[in-house]
Amino acid sequence: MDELLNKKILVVDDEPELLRMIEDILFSEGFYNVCTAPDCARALDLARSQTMALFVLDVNLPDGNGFMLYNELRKFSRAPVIFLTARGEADDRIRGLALGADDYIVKPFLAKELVLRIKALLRRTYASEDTVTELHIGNRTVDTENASVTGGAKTVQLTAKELILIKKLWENRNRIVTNDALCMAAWGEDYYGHENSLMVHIRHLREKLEEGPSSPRHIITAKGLGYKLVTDDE
Amino acid sequence: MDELLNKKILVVDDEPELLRMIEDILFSEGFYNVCTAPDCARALDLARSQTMALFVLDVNLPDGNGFMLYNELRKFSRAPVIFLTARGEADDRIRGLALGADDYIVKPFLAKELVLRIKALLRRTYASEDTVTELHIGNRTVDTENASVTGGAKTVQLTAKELILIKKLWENRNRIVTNDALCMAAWGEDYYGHENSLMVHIRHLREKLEEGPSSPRHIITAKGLGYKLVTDDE
DNA sequence: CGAAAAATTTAAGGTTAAATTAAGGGCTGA
DNA sequence: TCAGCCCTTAATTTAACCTTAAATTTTTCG
Repeated sequence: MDELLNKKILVVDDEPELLRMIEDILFSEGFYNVCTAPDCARALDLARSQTMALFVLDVNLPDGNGFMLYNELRKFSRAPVIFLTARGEADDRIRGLALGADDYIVKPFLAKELVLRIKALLRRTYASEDTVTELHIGNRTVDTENASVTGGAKTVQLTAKELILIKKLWENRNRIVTNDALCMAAWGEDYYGHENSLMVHIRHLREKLEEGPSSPRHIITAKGLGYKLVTDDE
Repeated sequence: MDELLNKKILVVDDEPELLRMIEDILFSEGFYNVCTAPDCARALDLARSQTMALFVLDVNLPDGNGFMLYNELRKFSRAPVIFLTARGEADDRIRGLALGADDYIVKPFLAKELVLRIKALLRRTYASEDTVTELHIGNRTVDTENASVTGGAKTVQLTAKELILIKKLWENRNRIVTNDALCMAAWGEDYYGHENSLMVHIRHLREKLEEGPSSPRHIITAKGLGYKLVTDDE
């Protein structure tokens, strides 16, 4: 639930007042990462520069329409879309959405209603992500339920700390995770003095996950920044 | 939320009482980095010497007007502006703002109202700034979450210092960033002696971002001033 | 045009963050 | 109580990154 609030939402509408209203409502609901754009061009710019989790698109836009924008967005993003449409405007393209991963809402709508739809759609789209128990990393598989690693010569067990760290890395796979964030995950707020310990655990993880622990291909260090988990699936 | 309070705000007005009042209110709201100036000249001085996050400009000023000042500020800052305007004074230039990134408020106004506008504008402007992950520069793309540059023959990694610098340049893209500002970003207040080092890092960035590092098309030097990042998007 | 200033460029050296290894202490379960 | 495992600590080594410096080129300005 909490996770959902941190998702990035992009709202595209040509009416500034509506835009601001939606933004304020979402903010008051706890969505702090809301971006807005008044037209297709700026929407695409924003969406390309940061990964959005959900789009809210007005069907009518000054430099095109919601469907054109939708098609452009789909070229690089799978995030679900909620269309804002005027009454009577609902054509087949819109009705077709009911079956898919997207949704629509007819203007004028109650603020509460939009929030509900957004929450529902986010949950539907991202709920299953949290419950993943098998982490595939290269040719190894980590089972988070019983803390085992298979795929190597022998199946090995992960310790408690190692499990926490690999989970944290997995949540942010293909992104650099700062040492601070890793320490925080393992020891809580007050982790001063455990930085060295972290390195040892990383070493152990490498011994259990990598072919060559000293020339890692999956747990990559970014000196001065942190570590990055590269999963290798394409 | 908290970070917004630490942003630097510059308030420009020729009435000392109003200036004091605004400063007090903002202080009591938790904005501890508020600067004030009574005229355009001093406003420009202040704004040039430290990076402001938001400007509050009276339309009427002794040595010019808010719009002239606005145009001058825009030469080196992309921070949003709130204009203070007298009733009936609201002309088209002001109304045009409703669509853009800026805002205005009609005098006399309630203190609470100004604070709300400031908070909303800061949120709108910086909520998305911090979360930008992909910087598109020419045909290369910098992913700030993994410190990588794609688009060249091979994907290359950026180092910690290089990442800080390219981010700082990006924040001020298409504007000159002074050497001082870049040094400040990379080494903090006390950067004396690192100017040469800065140049070497710039060189490395050029090697990673430019087709021809010795004839740069994106990281342009402004001799005697600093560097400018030209992004090439139209 | 010529000198001075500023910026570029290269490579080597130093510094510091991370890797590595091993040992000790504490908790847990038999 | 004791054995075994896990976590931490610490000392040493390694290597990536940052800085420095010196030579060279470019720009500015008298």
